[in-house]
Amino acid sequence: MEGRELHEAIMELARRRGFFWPSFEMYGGLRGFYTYGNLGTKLKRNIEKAWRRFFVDPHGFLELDTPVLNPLRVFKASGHLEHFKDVMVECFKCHRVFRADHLIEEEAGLEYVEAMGEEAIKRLLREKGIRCPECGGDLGEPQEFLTMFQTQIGPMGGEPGFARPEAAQGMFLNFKLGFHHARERLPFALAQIGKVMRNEISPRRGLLRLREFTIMELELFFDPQEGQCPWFKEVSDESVKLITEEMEAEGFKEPLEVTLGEAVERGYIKTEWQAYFMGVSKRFITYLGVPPERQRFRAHLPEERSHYSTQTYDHEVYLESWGWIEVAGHAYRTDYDLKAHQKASGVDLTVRRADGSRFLPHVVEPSFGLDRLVYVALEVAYRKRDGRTVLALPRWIAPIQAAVMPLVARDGLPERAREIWSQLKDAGLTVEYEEKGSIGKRYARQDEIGTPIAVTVDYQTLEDDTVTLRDRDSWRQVRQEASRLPELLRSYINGEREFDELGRPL
RNA sequence: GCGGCCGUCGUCUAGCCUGGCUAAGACGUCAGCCUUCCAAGCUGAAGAUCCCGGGUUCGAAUCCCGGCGGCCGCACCA
Repeated sequence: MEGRELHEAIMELARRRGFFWPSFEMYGGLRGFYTYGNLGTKLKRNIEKAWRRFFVDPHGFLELDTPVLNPLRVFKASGHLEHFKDVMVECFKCHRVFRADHLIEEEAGLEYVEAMGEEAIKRLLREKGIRCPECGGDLGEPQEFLTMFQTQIGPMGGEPGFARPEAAQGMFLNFKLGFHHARERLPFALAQIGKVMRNEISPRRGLLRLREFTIMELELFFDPQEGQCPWFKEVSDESVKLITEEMEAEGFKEPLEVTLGEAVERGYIKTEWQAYFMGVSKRFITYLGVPPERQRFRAHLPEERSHYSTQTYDHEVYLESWGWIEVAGHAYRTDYDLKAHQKASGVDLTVRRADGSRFLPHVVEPSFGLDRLVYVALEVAYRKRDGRTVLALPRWIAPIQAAVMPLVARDGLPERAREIWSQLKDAGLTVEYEEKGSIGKRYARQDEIGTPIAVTVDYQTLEDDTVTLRDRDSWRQVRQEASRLPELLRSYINGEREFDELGRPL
């Protein structure tokens, strides 16, 4: 299965089995919002856990949870108010809508018009006498379109508030205290998993483009004079597929294959820190089930980059359904944000060096779209076998870790199976009990939601208290004593053991 | 926002062109029976404002208009 068909099959499965579905359906629906069901919530949580395991915990970084709603002052200072806004013009005649800055660039041969600001755009539009490029018609008054959601904080039209379009500002606003909590030593990082909102013009493709979504972001603060990353040697031999800014500019489609060490040496990646996180990023995405050959890093051209970034690499994954899609952005934000907030607030955010000099730390940011990762994990795991669907999710992210079932629902088998179910739950595993229908049907149901292990209680169990364990991917079975399951299954789910090590083959 | 396609139980579909019994089937769900390892079978049940609103008509899932929503393309995606 490929292309759109695959996407539809996954969306259907997601809805039918309770991973996710469009929100507000009972009121007619609204594009760009999705609701996660039981399995989706668990999958999402497991991906979050994996992210912490790769990005936060090994380095002792600090986590934050900051407000979604921010006052105007924050986004004025951060530059978002200026840059998350596009000036649009509509043609009177054919009613096509264009971005004014792009129109000026094309028609007047200018560059980086967006950066000139709103007034200049409006003026240029008049001065250059620009008309509709499609039909030659007159253009209407330029309209601003702000991609941030706006509201009022407090009663009676209090203070304008905006929903954050990224979690990063929370880390910058709390840099000072965060730095203190990190014992005032660089480098350190603040990380956050949280909801963000963007009023996208045209949300599409299910979870891939939402108006409200969850982002997993990390801001690494370091002294630009000491740009070395202490962990870099762990990934410097890791090879990555790179489309550098130069290659992008010249239209090369085939990525360069280099090690991260070489990429830094040759200047493709500006800092060791960024290269380090790209290496971790590759390992993290691989851990979610995406093979390395389906991953690449693509540099943004200057006009594609956000206002705060001096170098950005998108981490992209190849999907059968949609081609290359972005799952993470790796941005070198320099001291842009701290400088902006220091200037606007008057609060000194500089840090002292051993020699007494003061400076603003530089920032490298890996930023993941969690919802996209949920979809990617599902699509990459989607298999067909003998006409059945198997979700071959890596077992460490599977929403249900094991299913316990009696071979048949009688003769005391359900009772024993329920006991085992309880023991596994008590051991901290996410386990389902199922006795409905035939055993084959139950295996098929569990395959479809990606449950890696099925535990079956049969007549032999009543004699010697052993059960069969069945592997989702190979459908092979082994036999093991019920009392050893909590320990064995836990290590299996963690990846410390392989299926063959779980018992005697049958 | 423009253009093309589309919208029927939880899911997938039939019915629509050519208006007419109580909107049909399969899967799934529930109850019961059966069942000793890969979506078996039997009996019964529940489940649909046919996306919404308006119009035409004796009569609309079906025809017409408007809206909402979805998918794709264009544009946009920091």
